[in-house]
Order: sequence, then C-alpha cells, then structure tokens
Amino acid sequence: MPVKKSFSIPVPALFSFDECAWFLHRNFDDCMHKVVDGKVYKALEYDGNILLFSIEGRKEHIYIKSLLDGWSTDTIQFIRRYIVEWFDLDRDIQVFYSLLASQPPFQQMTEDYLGLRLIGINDLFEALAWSIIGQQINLKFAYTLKRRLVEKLGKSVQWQQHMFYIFPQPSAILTADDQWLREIQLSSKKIEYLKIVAAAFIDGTLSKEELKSLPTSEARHRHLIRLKGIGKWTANYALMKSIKDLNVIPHGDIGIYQALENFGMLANRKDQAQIENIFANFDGWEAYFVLYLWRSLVNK
DNA sequence: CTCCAGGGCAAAT
DNA sequence: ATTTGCCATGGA
Repeated sequence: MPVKKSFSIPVPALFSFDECAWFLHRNFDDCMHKVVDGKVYKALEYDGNILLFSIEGRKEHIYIKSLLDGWSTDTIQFIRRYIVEWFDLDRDIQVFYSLLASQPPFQQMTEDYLGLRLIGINDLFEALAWSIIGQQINLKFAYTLKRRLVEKLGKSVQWQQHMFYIFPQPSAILTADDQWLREIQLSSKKIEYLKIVAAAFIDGTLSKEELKSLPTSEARHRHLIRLKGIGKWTANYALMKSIKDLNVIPHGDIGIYQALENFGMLANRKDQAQIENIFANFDGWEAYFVLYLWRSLVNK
C-alpha cells in the first residue's frame, strides 16, 4: 500500500489561500483549527483514525502535509475532497465578482478580499450546533462556549505543544450532563436545542445526505426549521456553511445589518424592502455576498 | 450602569 | 399577522 506524507491540490482562478486562511481565524479563537504563520492546521477523523495536517498556499496550488503518519491513497482522497469542499475550490466565482464590480458601494471588495472563498463547515451537525451556540450572544463569547464544549466532549490529538480537536458526535452531546452544560454557561434553551438536533441525527430524521437531496432551498429550509431551536437564521446559516446553498440569506443577521450600515446602504434595520433590493442584485450568489459582508466587519 | 450581541420561542396584541 | 417579553451573560 502506497504511503505518502503530503500532496497538493491545484487552485482555481479568483482564489487566495492567504485570504481564506486569514478569514478562518480573523480575531477569533476557533478551536476547530489553528492558523499560524499563514498555515492552516486541522485534525480530521477518518476510518477510526485521527489525521492531522497543515495546509499552506503555493503559487498555483495548496500543499497539504501530514503531521503524523503517512497516508494511504484512500486517506488522501478523503482529505482532498474535504479540503475542496471546505474552501469551495470547485466553484467558478467569476459571475459573483462581476456582480460585485457592478455595485459601486461594494466594488472595492473585489480588490480588498480578492480570492476569498465561502469557507464551509462540512459537518452538518457541527454547523447547526455552532449556529445554535452563536444565537444572539457576542461572537467572542460564542467561541468560548464552543471551545468548552469541544475540549470536554470531542476527541483530540496532541502535536508538539498544541491540542487539536474533532467536533463532538451527536451522541456525545445528547448524553452530556445537563448540569455540566449549564456550568460551562450554555443557556438552558441552547442545551435543549442542541439535544434536539443531536437526537434528530441519532434517530435518523436529519442527515446531510437527505438535506442535500431536497430539491429547493425552500424545501431544505423547511426541513431544518421543523426542529425547535432552528429558526430562519440558524437554518440558512447551516445551509450556507454546510451545504453551500448559495441562494440563502440568514435573515435577521446582526452582522449583515452592521455591514450594510457601514457601506451607507441601510438607514433602518427594520427596512426589509431595502435589504431585499440590495440582495436582489446578487441573485444566486446571496450567500457569497453575505460572506463578503461579514468579511468587511473585521479589519486586518 | 446601560446597551448590545452573526436568535428563537411563546404569549400578547 | 405582528409585536413584545423573555432567556442569559460576556463585552464594550
């Protein structure tokens, strides 16, 4: 069996690894990966083993290197597919850039954030859990809550002085002690919602595969919001980040309001018609526009 | 101390 | 059908 410790993936036009890597951490402390000196470090579980690798940007490709054992052909295929999905490498985003360039207030983003891709959360359970954790509270606190949850309930691997984590399985969260979950400062509502979602994965009434098979964004949205705790914002956040459903907008998102205000495009947050007018210019690319608006909220 | 934060639910208009 | 009250707590 061939064993390799590295491989590379060619990158498309309008892609910048540096932009994507920077967006992955911004000013936040995300426990699901590390970004050090422009390299992205991440652990994954595959076939019962924990994989740990670094990703770095080269001229025409990205270079992926194992920090632990060598990889079989199957393992490399798994990682390759994971990263292509994670960084949205298979998508031609030229049309989105044309739309941005045609909208004067937003034109500058084609230069400022050139090559930023819709960074995903491939695991649907993680995407939903993270969005429930992030409901309503400030992002810094949300990242703190996620870290406490993941460090206790997720698998981990150590490399040098660093710990890397796998997001907990639904069963780990469903069986977690409610009192402990309160002690790490999750609200009782968030605990309830997290367990409802975890139970749905375990009993098979929710899966990424089935969600992806639904024919329209509306159908996928309805499928998610049937669960208590998943409203329109959470559903569309997860569709955008996990399914890469580009037609959805996480309506009500504070960050969208803030960004549009900064661009001088929104005077009143309750002016839904104005928001619809702006997004109408990005038909089919709404999620990418949202991503770029979020990007605009944090300066390098 | 006050107000807000990458919401959602349920009760009250 | 739309608005309001509430949850819950760190951050600014």
